[in-house]
Amino acid sequence: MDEIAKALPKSGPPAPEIADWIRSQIRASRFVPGQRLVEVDIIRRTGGSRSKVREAFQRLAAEGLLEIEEFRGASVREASLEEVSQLYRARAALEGICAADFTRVATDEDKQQLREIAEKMETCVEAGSAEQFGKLNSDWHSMIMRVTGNHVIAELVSRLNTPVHHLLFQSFYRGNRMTKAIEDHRAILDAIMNDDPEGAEKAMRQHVENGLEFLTSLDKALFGN
Amino acid sequence: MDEIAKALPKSGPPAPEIADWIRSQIRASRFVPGQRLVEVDIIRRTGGSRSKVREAFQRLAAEGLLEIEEFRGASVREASLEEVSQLYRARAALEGICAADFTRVATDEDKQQLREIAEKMETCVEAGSAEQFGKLNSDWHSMIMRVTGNHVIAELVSRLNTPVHHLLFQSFYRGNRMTKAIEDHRAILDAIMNDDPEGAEKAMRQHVENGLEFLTSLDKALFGN
DNA sequence: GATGACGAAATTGTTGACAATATCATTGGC
DNA sequence: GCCAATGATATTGTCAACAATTTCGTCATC
Repeated sequence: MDEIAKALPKSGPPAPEIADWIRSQIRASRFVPGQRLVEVDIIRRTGGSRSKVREAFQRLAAEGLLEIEEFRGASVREASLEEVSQLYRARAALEGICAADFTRVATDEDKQQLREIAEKMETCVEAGSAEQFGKLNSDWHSMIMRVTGNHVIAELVSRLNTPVHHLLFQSFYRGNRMTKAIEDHRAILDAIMNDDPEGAEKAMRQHVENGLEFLTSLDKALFGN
Repeated sequence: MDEIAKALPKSGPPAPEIADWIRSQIRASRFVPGQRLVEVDIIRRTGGSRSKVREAFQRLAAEGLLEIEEFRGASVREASLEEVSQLYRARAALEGICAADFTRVATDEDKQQLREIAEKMETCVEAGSAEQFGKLNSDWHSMIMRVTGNHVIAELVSRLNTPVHHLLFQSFYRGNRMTKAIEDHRAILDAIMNDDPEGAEKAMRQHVENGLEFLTSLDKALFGN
């Protein structure tokens, strides 16, 4: 009679899970900048209680994803072009140093794997599948940071990327962003293969700056001047 | 009779203020790593309500300062030496790029002011006032980031520093950390004055790495191997 | 004296109700 | 028709009570 088989009451998802859900909605641009997040809505759609939703809001506000105003609640924060620019500068610094570190510590298998991802991305260009390209691109950058073993930087870069994640796909679809990214990756890989940490860092920084360039022109195309 | 003179009920401090207070307590090492933060305690000492305190906890957890366990509440997270090391690597990247940017955009007055702070720090060494030294050191680093205008990086570095803030004073008091820091600053300043962004970046990175070196030896001295 | 069961106290998790404020629709005046 | 005042609704802020869990002290047993 000890078949307790606990019913697992599981009243609802914990606050971090709710935060994850909201984050994913923002990344999928189902929640767009400026949009207000009404507590009751989130409660209905996640099953969480009010206090949990509010705590999730606080977490996301601390991450800079949401903005909380008194008596007006939470809304998706929109990053100005100026802020995006600063954000990319930070990414350039962080991913740059990771590229250098990768060059120093990566095994031959690591490097080979990195090259394989890059090659897959090239096929995406021909197929024109920006979706898949974006996924692989994310993998590519992630792998470099993962191999260096620096979780702090990986986490920072991930957070820095979230606010602009929804713009990336648009930038991949437009112009020759994908082609240019492929070129950049090849330059970075060349430096890595040549055991040239400083070259890899420089190339990675340039790559990130190029990404900002595209976002800027995208912004101009979308919002005039 | 319109002299309403509203009594300003002000039931209690809002959640962000409570978070600030806790952060300051941690920085002053009145709250030490591992210490549990009991909700009622914080309520008594800040005057905030329970929900506010809990929201503040969530914010600080998102910043990585606190750890929240189910039914065990919040406690001050302690960064492992490994994590501190990664954290310094991130700082080296971010502050390095800021040093380079500063060199490019700073006016002569900016540079002069930076030099003045450095000179004040030298007098602190002779006076042996580590307290003041720490304050000026913080000013010195902050100024570089402020002049570059990159608030994103400034915010990131500030957050990265909080978890180790309490260790800095100990490191300043010990050995020749202050003397070494002075040397580092001089090298950075030289590069800046010579309009050598890359040199400034390199020197700044070295400076940060040296800081980690001291923290590491400090850790060994405190906790054995 | 050490160990483990038991229960009381402390602490956190959860929910709901009420107050304060904002938002929106209606209405009346011009 | 346009605009401002008004009231109803929606939304957020705050708090208190209750439930679940951990923590700690007590005591019996060996």
